[in-house]
Amino acid sequence: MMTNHQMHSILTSWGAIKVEIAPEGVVRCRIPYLREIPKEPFSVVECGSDPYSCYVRSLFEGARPALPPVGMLGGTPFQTTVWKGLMAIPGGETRTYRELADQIGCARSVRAVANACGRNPAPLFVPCHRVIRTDGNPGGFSGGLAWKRLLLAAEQSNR
DNA sequence: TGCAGTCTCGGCT
DNA sequence: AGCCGAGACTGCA
Repeated sequence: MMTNHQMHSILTSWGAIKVEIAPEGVVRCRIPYLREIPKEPFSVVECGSDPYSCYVRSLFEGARPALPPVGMLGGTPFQTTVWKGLMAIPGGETRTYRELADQIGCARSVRAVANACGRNPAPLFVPCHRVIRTDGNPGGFSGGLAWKRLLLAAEQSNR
């Protein structure tokens, strides 16, 4: 089947972030997995000027850009519910896995909610990095914790 | 630390 | 269709 999807790539000192765009919006975002925090300080090396690339760059700058259009992400009904909940978290704010579970009406499903966060196909756009554990620890991130810490630090810095 | 409670998902039978 | 194990979790002992 023909994919009229468009690929955008944001080059950073930590690796290339790839964004896949369908006609309705972003459907996938790939972030290189980092086992630990790179010695190299993070920086954006090359970034397009389309709305999606700009959004990503802004995130790392600690800004709170409006979410660009998000397309069909697939997933089970439960996952869809969780991902919608994620997209409702404003930039610069965080929620605990529990708060997120409460908010979407699944108070007892905290563990399941966390799993759904981890399966989100478009991290950064579906801001799963804003969800942390109740005890203050960051929890997990599909691309490795280095990214989550970086993003949270950036968003915290500009308050 | 450890562990039970809780719920979803994917793989197997 | 049913069973089972494994989670980006929590709260309590």
